[in-house]
Order: sequence, then structure tokens, then C-alpha cells
Amino acid sequence: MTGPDDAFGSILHADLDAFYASVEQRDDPRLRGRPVIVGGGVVLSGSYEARACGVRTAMSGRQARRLCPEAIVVPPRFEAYLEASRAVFAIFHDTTPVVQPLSIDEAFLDVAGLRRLRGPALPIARAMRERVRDETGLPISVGLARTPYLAKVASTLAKPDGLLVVPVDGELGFLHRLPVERLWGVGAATAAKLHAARLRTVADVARLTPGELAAIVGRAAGHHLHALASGHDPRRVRTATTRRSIGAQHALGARRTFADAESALLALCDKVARRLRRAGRTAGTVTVRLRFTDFRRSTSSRTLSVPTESTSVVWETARALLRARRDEIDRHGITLVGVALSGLSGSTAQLTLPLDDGPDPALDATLDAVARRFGTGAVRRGSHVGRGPERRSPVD
DNA sequence: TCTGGGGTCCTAGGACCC
DNA sequence: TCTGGGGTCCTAGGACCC
Repeated sequence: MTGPDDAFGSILHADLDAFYASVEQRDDPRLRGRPVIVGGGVVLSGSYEARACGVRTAMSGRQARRLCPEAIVVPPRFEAYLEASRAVFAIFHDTTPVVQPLSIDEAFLDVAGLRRLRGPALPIARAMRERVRDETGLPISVGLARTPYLAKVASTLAKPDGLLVVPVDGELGFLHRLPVERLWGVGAATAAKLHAARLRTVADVARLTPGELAAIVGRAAGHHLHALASGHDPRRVRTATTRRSIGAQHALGARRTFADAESALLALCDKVARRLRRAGRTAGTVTVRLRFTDFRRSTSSRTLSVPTESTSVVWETARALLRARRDEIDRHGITLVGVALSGLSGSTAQLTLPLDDGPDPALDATLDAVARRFGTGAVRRGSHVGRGPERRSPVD
């Protein structure tokens, strides 16, 4: 386990740059070098030229056009993105068998096992980036580090179209000067809590004890942030992860009525039940998601006595949940309806573990072994995980 | 700044059981 | 009969990620 490679670790985080917009620029030469916005009402992706004007993902289309009037707006072509993603993931899998997809355009790769065959991690990362560019025409950024989280931060800082390595002996120096927003799991709400406690950098977070942090952001988040800020990362690159829920939602546009919501819900139930059957799984819980005209959200759910794969059972359950909210919908108007199926068959056991015992390498090793054995990413220390109709097996 | 669609995980309270 | 502790499961909501 020794060698020159240890100086860099073996985890890669590979992340395509401005993915949807890059596919559009690749496929239409007229778009190259120009600001491109993919999406209509909402920005799904902006090219780097558009980002230079301040355009960001999830921004409203109107605001994006105001910031960048010369931008070319194109409708999304999801089939083209899926095809591009498949081509890139084929290169990932050709690089190493240990690939964990995180989304359509990013993945963790572990190249530790390749040292004898293909050499150290850094040249492997360089070669992979070149292959992606040559064979798919898409720019990709890669971070290389000892842990998944550090690799992820590195790839973010490497963008666009870069490669950044975090040397093992420089981890804390790299990490500690970053703002707390760079910690995985810190969004607007958690950042506000940390700022209120005068914590601005990762170094500030690392100085507190897990207990002190837990008092600020909650128990699990406190322990999680302390670990990340100290360079500890419980994550492993996992090849087999089991989907925990299947859902679909639909924005209804301007103020709509109960009847609009009900007919949209029927189509959504049909869609998710088909996906459930195609996956060969059953669902234990049906959840209905609503958003009202004033942007308030609500969810309501029902756990079935018998898990189902039937469209009609999903629909009848969802309709009953929707009808229970009829007054609220009539009063406020509804702008979004969604349905999600969870408690999927094939999920693993429910497991609640203590968070307050400090590091426990033996326990972590056991959980890793369980996760590998049963092919799931669901087993994590200190969390409350997975529940499905098969919960009594296989862990029993 | 007024907003898409797909997910994951955590927390807290209540019902229920031993 | 009353009271308490410990645990599971369900539900609703919040936060976060791409």
C-alpha cells in the first residue's frame, strides 16, 4: 500500500462543465463562444459565457434574459443529454470498475486498485479527461484527493475544464481557508446559522467540538460538518446503490383549481407506477406534494397495508390524500402537484446507531462490509436508514 | 427573485407496544 | 391502578443536492 501515488490519494470526482449547455454548443456550432441558456421558465443550465453575466442554474428565465440580453435560449433536449451521459459514463467504466454515479453528469471513481495495471492516479485522471474531450467533445473537470469530499471540492475549484489535485499532506491547508458554504450539506439555511455563530471559514468550524456544532445546526449535521472540516469523510465510493424513492411532479403554472390538480395527479400516478413496475419493485408509501400560489409547500403521505405496484392503488391513495387538502387548494390556488413512492422493495434494514460515541473504526468497517454485501448505499453510520417491505431480511 | 424536475437525508411529535 | 422507560413505526416538514 505504499508508493508515490499515496501522496495524492486515489479518489476522482469527475464533473462535466455546464453539461446541458455544453452539449448544445457541441451540437450546434453557431452556439459556440456565445452565451447559451438551456430552459425556458427556469434556467436548467447556462454556458460559461452566460454565467459571466451572472446567469445561474434555477434562476427564472426572465431574470436571466435581463442579465444577459444577448443570450441564446434553447429548449432542453433530454434525450441528447442522456446519450451524452451514457458515452461519458462508458469512459468512466472503462477507466475503473469502481464508479459511483451521483447524477447525470458527475461521478466518483476509485482508481486505487489500478496501480499495478495502469499506474498512479494522476496520469489516469489526465488520460480520462482527454478521452472524454476527444471522444465526446465535452469539457470535464476532475478533482483528485484521498477522500470523495475533498475530490469533489477540488473538481469544483478546477472548473472550467481543469484538473486539481489535493496532496495528502496539504489537505487541511486546502480545506481550512474555504468558506463554510463549501462544506457538503451547507446550504442557505445552515450557512445562516453558522454565520450567526460567527463561523465563516472551514477552519472556524474545525475549531469547535462536534457537540458545540450540534448545538448550532442539529445533531447529525453537527457531527457531519465536524468530520468534513477535520478532513474525515465517512463516504466510500460505492458501485451499487439502491434507489429509495421514485417520484414525478408537474408545475401547473398560474393559479389552478382542484380539478386541474386532480387530472395532473392521475397522469403522474400512471407515470410513477409504470416506472416502478419497469424497475421490478413495489412501494410501501405514497406521498403527495403540493405547492400553493403563495409558494407554501405541503406533503402528505400514507403507508399502505400491503406494498403495491398497481397504478390504481397508487392513484386511489394519492387522490384521497389530495382530496383531504381540498379546502386549502380551493382557498389558496395550487401551482404544483407531485407524487412520490417510497418504502421500495429491496431497500435494506432500518438501523439507528448512536452518534455520540466518537469515531469507531470497527463499526465503520462493519457497516462498509454490510453495504458491500447487500449492494446498497443505504448503510451509513449515525443515520436512520432504509425501510421497505423486506426490512426483516436480509439483515436479520 | 417569484421558481423545474428529480432525488436524498434528518428531525420531531404522536400512536402504539412491551 | 398508576407511572415510567425503551423501542418501533408513521407522518409532516425542512434542508440540501444536481
